[in-house]
Parts: sequence; C-alpha cells; structure tokens
Amino acid sequence: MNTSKKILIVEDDPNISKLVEYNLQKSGFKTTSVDSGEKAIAMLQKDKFHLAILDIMLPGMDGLEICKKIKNNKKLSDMKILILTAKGEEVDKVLGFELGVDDYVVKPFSPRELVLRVKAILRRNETVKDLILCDGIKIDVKNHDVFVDNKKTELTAMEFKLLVTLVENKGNVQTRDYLLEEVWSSSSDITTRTIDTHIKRLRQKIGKYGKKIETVRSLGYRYID
Amino acid sequence: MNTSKKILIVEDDPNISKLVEYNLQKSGFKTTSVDSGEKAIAMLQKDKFHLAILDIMLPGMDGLEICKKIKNNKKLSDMKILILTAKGEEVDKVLGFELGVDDYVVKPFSPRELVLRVKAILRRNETVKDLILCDGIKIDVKNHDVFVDNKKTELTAMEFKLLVTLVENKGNVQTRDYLLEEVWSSSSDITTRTIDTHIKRLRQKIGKYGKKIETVRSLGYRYID
DNA sequence: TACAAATGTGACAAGTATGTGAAAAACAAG
DNA sequence: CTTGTTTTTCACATACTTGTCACATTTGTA
Repeated sequence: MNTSKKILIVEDDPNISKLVEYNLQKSGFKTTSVDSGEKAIAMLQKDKFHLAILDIMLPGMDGLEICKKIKNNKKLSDMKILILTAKGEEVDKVLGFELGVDDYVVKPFSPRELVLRVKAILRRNETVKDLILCDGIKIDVKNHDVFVDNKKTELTAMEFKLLVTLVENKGNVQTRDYLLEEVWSSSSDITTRTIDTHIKRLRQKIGKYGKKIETVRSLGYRYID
Repeated sequence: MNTSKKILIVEDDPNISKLVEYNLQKSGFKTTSVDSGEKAIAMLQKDKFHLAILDIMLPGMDGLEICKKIKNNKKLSDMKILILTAKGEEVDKVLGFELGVDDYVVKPFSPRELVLRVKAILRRNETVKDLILCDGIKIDVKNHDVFVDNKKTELTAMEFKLLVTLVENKGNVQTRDYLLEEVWSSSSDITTRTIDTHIKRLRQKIGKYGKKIETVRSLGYRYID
C-alpha cells in the first residue's frame, strides 16, 4: 500500500510479541522486537522507527518510562506510541495518555484490532516532509533544526511544533482549537492563552519573519503566504 | 465562531446520550438524539446532519446496520460517522472500520475526548477552500479573508458574517429578524438599530459595492443581484 | 409641503481579544 | 536536592470590536 513503516515492539512475553510481529508483517510493516526497555532505547538510537508498541508491564524499565524517555528526546518525540496494557490497569492508561501516547490496546486483544489501530495511527500524518523551506526559514524536521537566514535558531519543542504547523499550512488560518490539538497533545487541557504566549516567543525568535505570523482576530493565527 | 454543525446521536441509554448532548452543545454543536435505528433513519430523511454518533449495541437495528444504510444512500454517504462501542466488541470495531466509519470511541469514554474527536472529524473536510465570488468581491470563507477588487479588506467578525449572509442570499431581502438570528446568535437581545450601524460600516468598507447593499424600507436589507 | 417613521451617521463607552513581561510550575539533568 | 530550562499561568496593558445613543437625513404619505 505504502512505503512500509518500521515498528518496534517492546514486549517480554515471546508469545505475544511473535503474534504481533506475525500480524503486522502480514500487513506489510517492518517489525523489530525487543524484550526490555533498555534494549528498546538502544535500538531506537540505532535505527529510526515510526511507531513503538510498548507493553506496560516489563521487567526493569517499564513501558511508561520508555514512553517518557521517547517523548523527552527531541529526535524521537515525533515517533508514535501505542501502549499494550492488561485489563484493570486503567490508571496506567490515563497516565499513558497524558504522556502523549497515540492509542492503547487492552490485553487480551484481537490481532486484527491491533493492526487496524496501528494503521490508524500511522495514517494520521503521512505527509511529513523532512525539510521545509519557507521564505528565509529552513526547517529540518528530522533533526529539529531551524535556520533563519541560514543562521541556526534554537527553538524549544513547543515552538518548533508550532512553527511547523503554521508553515505547513502557510496561508491558512489555524484556529486555536486546531493548534491545541495539533501542537499540544489533544488530551491536555490548556488555557488557550498559552498559545498566545508561545506565538509571541516564536515571533521573537524568528526575527523579521515574526511579522509573517499574522493574528486573525477571533479566529487564530496564520503564516502569511 | 463557525457555522454550527448538526450531529445526530443514536443511543438507547439516556444517561449517555444526555452526557454527549450536553458536552457537544457546550462546544457549539447542534444536537438531536434518538434511541433507535429506525428513528435515526427517519430523522436523517427529515433533516441534514454532518455527523452521526452511533452506538453499536442498540435494540432492533444496530449501529452497524445504520452505518451500512447510511453509506449506501447517496444523499447521506458524505455524512461522517463516529461509533460508540463497549470494550471487547472488537469484531464490531473491525467491521465498523471496513464500512467507512470515521472514528470510534470506546466506552467508557471521557466527554472531552469525544468532543475532540468530533471536532477532528468535522475539520477534515474543511480543507477545501470555499470561495464566494460576487461582483468584484471575493470571500475566502475559511480564512475570513475578503478581497474587494483584489484588494484585501479587513472586516471584523460581525461584518464578515453579515457580508456572507447578504451575499449568500444575493437578490433576496434579509429581514432584520432573520439577520439577528443568523449573524448574531438569536438569543442575544440587541437593538435592531445595531444592524443599521453594522450595515453602514460594511458599506463603507466594501467601497463602491456598498451601493449594492440595498435598504428595503421597513423590511431589511439585500445585496442586489 | 409638512409630518412621522425609518434609516444613516458619528461619537463614545463597555466589552473583548490579544500582546507582553514576569512569576509559578513542571520538567530534566547533574 | 539543586540548578537551569521549558512550559504554563497570570496580571496588566493595549488595541480593536461592538452596541447604543443622539442627532441628521431620507422616505413615504397625507
């Protein structure tokens, strides 16, 4: 169907990981599986994956810890995460979602369901470019680098996502609601004023191009085409 | 903020349907709810909805059957569908996805998540720019941009709504009462003279086309065809 | 023509959205 | 725990919108 995506499975029960691998491969995904958090981190540094399927219950570093590490790592934070959780671990679920997890599946699960969820997650943003050029701004999406008039500019994670969202939709107004969902994880509840603050700082940091981020009163913001 | 979308809720548990209705209405959606598939079908023939939220487990015609009927009906097939499903009904989920369902939410769900998913679904289709062209006036509805003879003209939120309403009904008189409902949310108690003030400001801003907004004495206003 | 009702218009006050700096909170690293 | 960074919140400033009013002008009618 499409360029096959790479999926990392972190699961200590070999029966489950084999089942999952088999079904994902049947659907055309490339899979790798490891049985501990430590190995997962090591693997993630070696190779790039589009999605990680994390078991919550793991010996040593558990799924949530891995998740945190991933989300806090600039180079990994755009990787998708699907959590596997045993019935009754609802607290974990909640925690998981707040960490920016994309979906979760409760064990025991049907392989078909898992595959569908994986497809759904990966479909969400398929058109991710690696390099975005816009006016004098160059964005290296993969490496989270931003250059303004060829001068490297340090942006924080939020500022980066915000800029990418604005620039990718150049010319179109992004409503606050949309930005909240796209830039901040949908499950967080944030004062919409937070957006304004970030816009302000982003404008500052991109210098003269700050003027190209336009306020559309009562609607949202847009990067002028 | 936006033209409010209509949502049909098909759910036999009144607790859930009330919860859902309450939260969606709070977010500005218009909701109708019915407790059976038969009533849903009847309702869909009477009125147009943008999204249907279907419970899978229903007495009589179940959610999937409704879904099938909708997707097979040309007039309805572009309506979006969100499925509500209880845990463990995985087969249903799968079937649902193959039927062209846009998203599903597993019970028990958080109202907030549901609302966010609904917003996300309804936003997907809005990527198509809808432009209104009328004389030398070009209106980019999505971006709230107005060009008069290709020159960008800044309109406030109210002026924008007013212009769109007038131009969309070009040739037909819009009574003050109608404008109050359409442009101002009907509930507000506003002097009708407020309309006149806004008409005046709008006329000024659209320059020579201001003359095309005609006063129909003792009735209302119209944009001349 | 005179009159009353409806509408046009400019000014203003109240309301609302956004900009901005700084403090507080959350977070990561040491 | 402490430190430094990022993120969020808050409070205040500012700029823009909106509704209302008073008065001017127009319109229809007698």
